[in-house]
Amino acid sequence: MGRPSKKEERTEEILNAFYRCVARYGLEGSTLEHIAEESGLKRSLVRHFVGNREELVQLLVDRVLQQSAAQWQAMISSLPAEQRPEALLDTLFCDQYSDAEYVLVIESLIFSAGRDPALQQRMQQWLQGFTDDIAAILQADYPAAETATLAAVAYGIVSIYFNLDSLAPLGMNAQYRQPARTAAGYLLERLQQSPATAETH
Amino acid sequence: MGRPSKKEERTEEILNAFYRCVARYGLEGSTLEHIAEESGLKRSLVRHFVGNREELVQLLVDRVLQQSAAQWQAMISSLPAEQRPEALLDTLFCDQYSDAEYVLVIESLIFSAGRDPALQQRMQQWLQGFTDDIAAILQADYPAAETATLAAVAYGIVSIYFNLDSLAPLGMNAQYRQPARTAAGYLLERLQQSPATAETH
DNA sequence: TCGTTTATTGTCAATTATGACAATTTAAAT
DNA sequence: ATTTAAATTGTCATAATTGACAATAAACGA
Repeated sequence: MGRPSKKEERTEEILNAFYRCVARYGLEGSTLEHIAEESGLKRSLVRHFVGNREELVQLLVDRVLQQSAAQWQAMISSLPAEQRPEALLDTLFCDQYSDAEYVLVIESLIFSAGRDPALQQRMQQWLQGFTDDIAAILQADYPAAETATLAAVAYGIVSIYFNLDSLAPLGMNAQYRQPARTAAGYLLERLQQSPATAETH
Repeated sequence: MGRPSKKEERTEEILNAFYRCVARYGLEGSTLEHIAEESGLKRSLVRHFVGNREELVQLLVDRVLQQSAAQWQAMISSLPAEQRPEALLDTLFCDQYSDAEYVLVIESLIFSAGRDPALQQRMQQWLQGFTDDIAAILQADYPAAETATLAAVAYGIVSIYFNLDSLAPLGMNAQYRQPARTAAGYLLERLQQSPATAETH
């Protein structure tokens, strides 16, 4: 009955094009014209398959956050049973675990979140997940550490990692990966001190 | 000779309006219409006094970076003679040293720098200045520390500080100021270890 | 072949942002 | 009062973006 629908495959192409456009032009700067050109489709077709701009953004955000969470969980799962905190840092700060396009897209989403309450809340939860997961990994290996200490170290690691990304627009990632890894390692060392030895600051 | 020029005063008003617009709409999103409305002037007047959009952006960036550097230098200078690293952290992570509007403007500039090579280079230098200054302050108090260690700690402190800002669009600054300060303190503690005691990682 | 469903193309109107410039008004000096 | 330089207002043309929809072409089943 009737011509077969290409909705799913076209939607896939459109979202992939949108993704690349966001990395290049930012979320706001990615016009339907850009997306159409990038996907090789007419603008009318983009509208036909995914609807208006709002729905398009919704779809992309869903996709990016879901894929990001999946990758993160996969990475967590692939960590060895021993020395998990160290392995985590090695993975986070290795060259391979860094996709320039992905970083730019995330940055665009965070930036736009400042003017979009709904997106803001989603990104908050997304980010909080990382901190929580890292804190959990730390606690497993350093059960004696105080909660505040664990939270601070986890936050510090996330900060150092995300800062490397958040400055991606400045193109300074590569040169700072090494000091970033070292600094994160220093935070980890702090957990090896017994709670009694905690600083008197 | 003719009517007295209001160029300086008007330019001031326009740049202040532009600044507020950037905090609210981002750099790209701040149209001449927005700026005109925010400043209470006609759009034609904005063009009349500061020229086209490109020149306007140029002026704003100059202004923001120059003011930022001046504030930073003033802060550095006001640090006590003793315990400068600790005093630095206390200042960086205290509530008062955080201007939401300023943070958003800087974020906008960094974001836009990804699509503007000239701006990118300026922001790179601007950022590098912070790391260098902090490293110098650390070295003065920890002359025995190795260069790589100093660089890593300085980078870590800058990361934690900037990350607090870079996530400003997510509105999570306040709740993370405390762990940020604690994590930065941990990095500082690392410098108190003698070079010989360095970790075996 | 015919009818149905969908893809695909094309076009029009409304909005917004920008650049350019003419026309007018205002405030000072002479 | 006249001249002069600048502010101020207003208008027009152009480009970009988007929404809406008509019209055509293609693929499938009966």
